[in-house]
Amino acid sequence: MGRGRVDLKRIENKINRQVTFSKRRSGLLKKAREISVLCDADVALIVFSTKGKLFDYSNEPCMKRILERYERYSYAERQLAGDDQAPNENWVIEHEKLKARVEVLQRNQRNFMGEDLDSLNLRGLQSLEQQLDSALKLIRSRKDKSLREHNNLLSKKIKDKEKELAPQEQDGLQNNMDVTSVLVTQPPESLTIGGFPEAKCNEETPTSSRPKTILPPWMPLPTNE
Amino acid sequence: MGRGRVDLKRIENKINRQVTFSKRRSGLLKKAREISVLCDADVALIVFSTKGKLFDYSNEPCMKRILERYERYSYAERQLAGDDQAPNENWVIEHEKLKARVEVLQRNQRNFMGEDLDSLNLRGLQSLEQQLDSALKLIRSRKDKSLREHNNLLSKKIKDKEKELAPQEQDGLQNNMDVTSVLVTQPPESLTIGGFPEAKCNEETPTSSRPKTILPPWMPLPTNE
DNA sequence: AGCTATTCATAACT
DNA sequence: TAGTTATGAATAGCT
Repeated sequence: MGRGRVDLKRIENKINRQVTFSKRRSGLLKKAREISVLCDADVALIVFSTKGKLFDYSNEPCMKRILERYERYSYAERQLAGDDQAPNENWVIEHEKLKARVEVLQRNQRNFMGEDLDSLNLRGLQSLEQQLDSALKLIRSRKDKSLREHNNLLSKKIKDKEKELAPQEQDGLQNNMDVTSVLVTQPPESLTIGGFPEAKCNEETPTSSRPKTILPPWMPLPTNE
Repeated sequence: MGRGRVDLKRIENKINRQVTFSKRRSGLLKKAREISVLCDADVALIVFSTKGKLFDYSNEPCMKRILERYERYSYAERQLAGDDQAPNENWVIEHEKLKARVEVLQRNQRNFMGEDLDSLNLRGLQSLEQQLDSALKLIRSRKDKSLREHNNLLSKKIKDKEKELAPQEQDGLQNNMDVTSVLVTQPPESLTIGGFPEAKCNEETPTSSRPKTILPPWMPLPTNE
């Protein structure tokens, strides 16, 4: 890349080395981030500069977890290599991997719900905060979209009704329009949707990809208001 | 790269994800190798595929060394949980249960990170939003507390230094005061405002403080309590 | 696994 | 340290 090729050997010029380090480091971190997101992989990257400065990345809120997982994995591998076990015993490793994964995921989930924060250091907290913050933005915009769609659906129904009833009366129409406008003006940030016609919503969710799965367990629905 | 743009989001197609993972993994490992050689840096890279397969690189003869070095930089000690368990025959069942658990947890985690929202209906979105919102509040207040504690610690140390140095000079003091004020003025929310995919620089924050200084900024726990 | 068409990363330069 | 640009690399979509 850049102008001219580079042979794979230590850059002797100190300044150049520093500049290259800085650029390549950010590129490397970016790619680590990308593969973790694109391919749903868990990544831990640690880089020490010549001077001993530390840079790192991990997609989990806490680097420690990936390192632990790594330890467990190597441990399991060592077990296998040492014992030279039957092919069937691959299950042992498989099982260890899964258990490690579950542990990590469970802890993450607790953290995502704001629990068990003692297990995180300051950097972990910051990283977690950032992740939740951006997730929240995505979720809110999605919710907003969902509300809009639902609203459009309602409007459509109202128009249909209007056509049906036009020759006769218009009261029902006006009533429904009120409900609709409430939905429209619902700001995406609002936390509580008071007076929202929930039952109806569930039955009529517009783009519903719904009831195939049970409600995830992390969803302790706020007690019915 | 390649034909067409890619948005930074989990590749849903399983085959594509696998292929991309394989390609990008080798690219990532290559770049890790390159930076370590070109710039004389110590690098450790750990990647777990979705399926739990491990890939890693480190330029030191032993990954463990770098991880230990990282640990030294990091605040906590990791305990190697010795888990010897008797071989069981229920393993197949156990294994299936685990796999199911992992699947659920993974889906939840993706949702918590704002991904895969199509699988949620309006109610789910609202609930998730509330969940994250309250979690975020908890996390921020915890982070705030952590910062405060760390800051207090620093202030204390500075006062000690001040007593030590007062009769002689004040240079060191001034220096440390700078560091402190940075921490003090760090608003708890300032770190997280920004787009999602870019997630600019938080994860590459250099842990700039070298051994001579008191505590690295990301190290909330005083090692010497 | 290979093969391009493209987009990306970055070495040199400012 | 940061921005610009010419080039070589990486890789997405196909086969």
